[in-house]
Amino acid sequence: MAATGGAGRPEKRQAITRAATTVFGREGYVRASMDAIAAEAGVSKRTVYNHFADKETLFLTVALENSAELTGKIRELMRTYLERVVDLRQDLIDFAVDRARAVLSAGDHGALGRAIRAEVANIPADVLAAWLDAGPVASLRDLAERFAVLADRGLLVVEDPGLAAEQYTLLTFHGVAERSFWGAVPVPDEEVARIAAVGVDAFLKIYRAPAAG
Amino acid sequence: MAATGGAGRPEKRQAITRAATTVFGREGYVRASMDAIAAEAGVSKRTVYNHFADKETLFLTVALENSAELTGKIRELMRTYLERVVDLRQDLIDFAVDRARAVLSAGDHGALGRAIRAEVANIPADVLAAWLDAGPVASLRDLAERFAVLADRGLLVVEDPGLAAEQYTLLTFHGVAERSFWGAVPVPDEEVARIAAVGVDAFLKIYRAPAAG
DNA sequence: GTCTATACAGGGATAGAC
DNA sequence: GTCTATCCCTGTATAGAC
Repeated sequence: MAATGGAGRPEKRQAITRAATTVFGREGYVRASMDAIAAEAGVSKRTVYNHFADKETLFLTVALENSAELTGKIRELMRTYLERVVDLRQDLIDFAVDRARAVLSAGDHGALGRAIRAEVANIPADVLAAWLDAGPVASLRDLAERFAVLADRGLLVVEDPGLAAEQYTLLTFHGVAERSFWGAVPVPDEEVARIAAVGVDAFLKIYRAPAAG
Repeated sequence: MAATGGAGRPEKRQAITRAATTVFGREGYVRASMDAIAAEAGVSKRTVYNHFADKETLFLTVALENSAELTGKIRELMRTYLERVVDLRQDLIDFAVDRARAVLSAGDHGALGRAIRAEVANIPADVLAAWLDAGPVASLRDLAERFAVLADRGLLVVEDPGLAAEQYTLLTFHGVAERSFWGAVPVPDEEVARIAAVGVDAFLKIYRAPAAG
């Protein structure tokens, strides 16, 4: 259960976590084998077990690291698109498109999220809570803060920023996530852009300030 | 691949499909064993293989049957709540709550949908398309028809009924689905009701006819 | 003739020993 | 870094029972 701390060379550890991300993302937890991960990392299987107690520990470790990394990437996208807003609608659309790409791009971070969702019944509750808190919930909090600022500037009318963040995410992101099965099936770029646009239009019907019409 | 047609007694076949629904839903495709399914059905493993060529055939068969059954159940809910609408907001909320319960109730139909989503990378494209068409997409079509009728009655202003159906589903259902990981983690009834209410309120801000205010 | 019960062959996995 | 003990699963085969 507990991560096997700092044994071994750090560069080997990183090679293993990178490989585990790839293999778990591609195969899912059950299908992935420790042999395949060792081979992908270019290390001996013994080295893998030297760094991580067992398969479950390795999976949960990379899941958490991955979740935090993806949250950081999305935070950067928010800084890019929602810090200095000039064209509200267009910036909200651009953010939605880039976020969908970041989360759902094949072979990347999203694949591991798919594996987590598939294994959720077999994950200890506290680990699942930690994953949520480092990932989706953290992004929701970040987005709520952005919306609160936009409301202060008079661009949006927002009573509950957390709710607005959730509904923005539902309208602009979850349709794509569902259609692509969280990145397992590719969705054309134009379709992502279309969904983002109609999603933002719906969102603005709920939350746009009348003055900013 | 092709379902092994009508060999054997029909009541045995039904026991097997019921057991397969339970076990696949609880364990997922990879973890579920044919032994466990045979035991759950109270039949010999040989009998399972007498009705279904292999594990994959059994899984895809019950997935499709299940999908169609759930679509029918949701269609009934629509008839109950969206046929004779008197209080639009309340009827939309009640439908959302009952649909969430029907799809996400633990141990029921939702579990198999979770298994499908987990295995989507290993499912043939045509079978996946058939599953979508008998399940989520069919419900979306049904709901779009209902919204078109409500628009004709002047209760909603809907340009694109399909889009309205999708956004209603996102706002009132996908938040619960995501939070419960498609039924794997229980969500309290009050939370489902709260999400349905705020989702419907947002939906009505987009689509409610001004006259019906 | 279909079902039950059981056993078994073949492959692959984990986890750890050498 | 290889090698192996042990276990589990799929799918088949071999018995007899209703």
